[in-house]
Parts: sequence; C-alpha cells; structure tokens
Amino acid sequence: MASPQNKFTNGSYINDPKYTPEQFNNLASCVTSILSSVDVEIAASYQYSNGKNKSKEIKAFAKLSGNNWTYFIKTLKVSIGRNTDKLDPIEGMAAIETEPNNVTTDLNGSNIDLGPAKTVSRKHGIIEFNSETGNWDLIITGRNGAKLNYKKIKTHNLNKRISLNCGDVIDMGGIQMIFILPDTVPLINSNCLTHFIPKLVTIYGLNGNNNPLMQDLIKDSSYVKQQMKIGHLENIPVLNSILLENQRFSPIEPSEKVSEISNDYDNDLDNKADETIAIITTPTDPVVPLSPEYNHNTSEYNALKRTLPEKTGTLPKKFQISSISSNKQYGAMPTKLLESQPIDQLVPSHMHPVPKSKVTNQPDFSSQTIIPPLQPRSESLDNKKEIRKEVSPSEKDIDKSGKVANKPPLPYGTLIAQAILSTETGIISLSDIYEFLLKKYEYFRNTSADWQNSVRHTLSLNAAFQKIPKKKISSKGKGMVWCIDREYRAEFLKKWENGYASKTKKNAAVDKQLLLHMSTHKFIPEPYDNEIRSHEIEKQEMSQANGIADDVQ
DNA sequence: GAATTTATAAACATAC
DNA sequence: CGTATGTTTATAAATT
Repeated sequence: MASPQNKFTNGSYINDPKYTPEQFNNLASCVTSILSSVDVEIAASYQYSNGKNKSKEIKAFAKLSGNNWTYFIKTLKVSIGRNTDKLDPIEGMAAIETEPNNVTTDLNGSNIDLGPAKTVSRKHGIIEFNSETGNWDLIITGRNGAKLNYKKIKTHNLNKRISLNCGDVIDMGGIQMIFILPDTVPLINSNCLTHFIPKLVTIYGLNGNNNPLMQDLIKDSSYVKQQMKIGHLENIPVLNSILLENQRFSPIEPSEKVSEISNDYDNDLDNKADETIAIITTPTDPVVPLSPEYNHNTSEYNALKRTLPEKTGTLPKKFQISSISSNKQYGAMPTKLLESQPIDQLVPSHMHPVPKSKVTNQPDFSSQTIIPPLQPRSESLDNKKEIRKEVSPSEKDIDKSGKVANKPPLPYGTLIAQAILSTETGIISLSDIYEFLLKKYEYFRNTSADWQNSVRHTLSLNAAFQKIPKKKISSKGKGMVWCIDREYRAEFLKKWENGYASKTKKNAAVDKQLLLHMSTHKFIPEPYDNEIRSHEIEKQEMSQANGIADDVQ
C-alpha cells in the first residue's frame, strides 16, 4: 500500500509529508484514549476491554475502539446496540467472559453490546462492509440517532449507508468509538479535533505526547491560542488531574469554534486505504490515557511499550511503519495496526462471512486470518479534490450518475479469481468468465471486447491460473477450462494457515480474492482430482509421448 | 527510485 | 476461412 502521506489531499497537516504514518496512528491512539463514554460500565468495555487483549497481533478487517475497549471487526457486518437478552449486566458479562475476547463470530456478523447504557437502542447501528464500494458503511438504525465526527446524523440519513473513513468517530448514545482500518493512516476529522485538542493537551501535555503531529495540531489550535492569550496555559498541568478523572464522562467542550486545524475533511482520504487485510496489533498495553508523566521516555513508559512479534524482522515494511515499536520518539500509545494486505472488495453473493478463525493455537485469538475489504483501487480518487494524478484513462469514464459504469477498480487477476470462485467446482471456461464479468459489471457491457484480450492475457500470464482440458472434467464443450493453480492454491493455504496470506505481496490481485473467499467460505475449491493430476503428469511426460489428443469429446 | 504488477495492444499460433 | 482460445512480446502506467 502506498505510503499514506501521499494520499491525503486535504488539509495542511495531512498534506505535509513530514508527518509519518506512525504519528497519525499515535494521534489516533491518543484520541482513542480520550473518547468519552457513559457513566455506567458498558458490556463492550468489559467484553472487549483493552486489558484483555493479550495477543500482540490480531488480524481483522478493522477495529472499533472506545475509551477503554477495542473490538476487532472480523466479520463483514457488525451490529451495535444494547443486548437486552442480558438484562442483568453482571450476568451477561459473566457469560461473555468465558468467551475468548473478540472472537465473536456468527453467520450474521457479530454484535457489540453497548448496554446497559439506556441511551443506546437495542439495534442502534450496523457497520458493514459494502461490496459495491469497497468501503465500510455505518448504518444508524436506532431511533436515538448517532453522531459521526461530532455531527449528528440527520434523520433523513438514518437507515442509510454512510461511508466510514479510518479515524472517524462515531457516537452512539454518548459512547464514542473510533473506526480504524489496518494499514491505513487514520485521519481525525477536523471537527473532532476541535473537541479533542483540549483533552489531548490536558492528558498529553503541550508537547503532544512528543508526537510532532500532535504538537503542531496543538500549537495551531485556537484552543491553545486562546488559552495562551488569557494566560491559562500554565494551569494545564493542574487541569490534568482533574480532567483525567472526569474525562471519561464529561468531554470537554471546545472553547470555541475551531480554527484552521485542518479543513474540511469530508473528503479525506479514502484512497489511502487500499485494500487491506489487516493485522492489527493489539495493544499489549491498554489504550488508556497515559498520565502526563508518561509523555516522556521514562522507564515506566518504556516498560509499557509493547514488543513486536519476533517476526518483525521479516515483516513487510509496512508493518514496521505502522507498528508502535517504531515510535520510539514519542509516546507509547497502544494499539496499532500493523501490516495489512489487500483484499478484495466485491464479493458477490456470499457476503456473509464468518471468519472462523483460522486458528492458531492461541487460545485467545491471537492470530486468525481475516480478510479485509478492499478499497477501490484508484477509483476513490475521483471524488477527492485535488487528485492530481490524472486518473488513468480507463477510469476516466466514471459514471457518476452519468450511467457510464466505471471499470471495476480491480485487477484482472482479481476479477478472474472472482469468476473462478463463483463456481462450485472452482473450474470455469473462458467464455463463462466473460459471462460472469458481463453479468456482474456493467462496465464490460458498455465497452468493446478489448477487455477480453486482457482477460486471456492475464490467464496465460498469471501463474495463479491453471488450464486444464475439459475432457478431464465432465464438462461439455471443447477447449480448456481454468481454475486456480494447484500449487498456487496449496501455497496460498499454507500462508493462510500461518497467518501470512494477508501479507502477500506478489500476486496480491489473486490472493486478495482468495483471502476473501476463505473468510467467507473457509475453503478454496480444489478441482484437482486424480484425472486432472494424471493430466499434469501426462503433460510432463508429454514431451515425448506426443500430444494427448485431449478433447474431442 | 528501483522492482514488480497491471493494463493495453497486437502479432502469432492452434483448434475446430 | 473465421472465430474462439491461448501465448508472447512490447510498452506504458501504476504500485509496492
């Protein structure tokens, strides 16, 4: 995934390459620690308490963090609300306690219980992956409404999909949660920053947890400017202790409207997140506000620093970039995401995942592989304002209500894999691939057949695809038929088992579709029966034994 | 900034 | 011959 900083097109801070992804992540972590909640302990904060997150690395599509809890999204749909089945909060908690943290999985997606907060509806909202857009959407269903980045969601938008961006802050009944995608630089909405700056200053000090980005945000904030003007800055340390105690229940209201902290964000980033698979590192240390003393590299602070898995060395650089351990310079916030990988977005019908964790022996879900949704390749660029890099011609014809469908922002390898995996057998003919694509994507219907040349080209070039004679299969017609290469499949599964499938760099196009398929189906069809196997052998021996007059059914 | 992937175009090759 | 399938080679653009 590209370095995030290049993808932000808005706002002076996010545009400034001098800020690193770690700094943005650290900011998000700090923000997470100051999110407000309600004055009763909610189930989620018990169930998904940061203190329970023992594993160092967790793979998930995304995560939703509250003040002191973190829910790893491992299903394509998560409902959020108050679980009234557990009338007795204590009892409910007890029941949940026996489950490994965050491993909730059921066919319909999991649920985040914000009860017993009465301000939360039973079915307050849903966070669901949108296969059409490749983004995660928030759908508010509760009558009590909700806020997104401190802005109340208008009633006419209730029950509608609202695209979420990494770093968005959701508020349901006074419980704030931040949505984070792996391998995506989180951007805190400017409107939110206005509210958070005072608290951040209070908790992390004027030096912003030693994070240059936060320091600048603080320095430029109208809040600090105003405080300085009235000579209140020196009181900040004092306010600290007071606010530290209350911050959880009473968010500080920004003294005024904000400033130029950053401009509209609406546009933000998106592109930033390419597809991703995520491996989210769990905070070994709870995402709890650190006291001011921890702002510096004190020994205690250092002790809190999480250690990266030993595999770090082999992890792709992205991993290192976003890992916390790399933040030696500033504070120690927890939580961070590591690595990520692409996954694909459109997965047709089977969007009902159940990522049963792949498992891993770790009792407490440390590593399970999941798949992350993908984000449109460069399509998202279109709505970004200054997208300087002219979109490639192929994406030019963006429809935008114009009716002209866009070219799906997915590589051909992914599209073909989709076609293959759309079958029961994992075997498909070229013509059926065409058919699949024509049916699924309007774009292909409205354009010349040049894309078919590309499909064929990809098939013969990409090692992930294997051609086998139809005859070997009980398929009518002549010619060949395509499937996922047996060896490729085996290697992919091996990676999956080891939790590295999501880290694949080569042939990410096919892998992301396989990953998605695994998460939703738990297996990849294996069309290699003895006959086919024998065919492969024949192929090898074929050299001398003249062609095997295949077909001719 | 280099290496790798992808996308496109197109010439060829083969089977039917 | 013509069409559908595949393979290859080139080249440019996008991504990692």
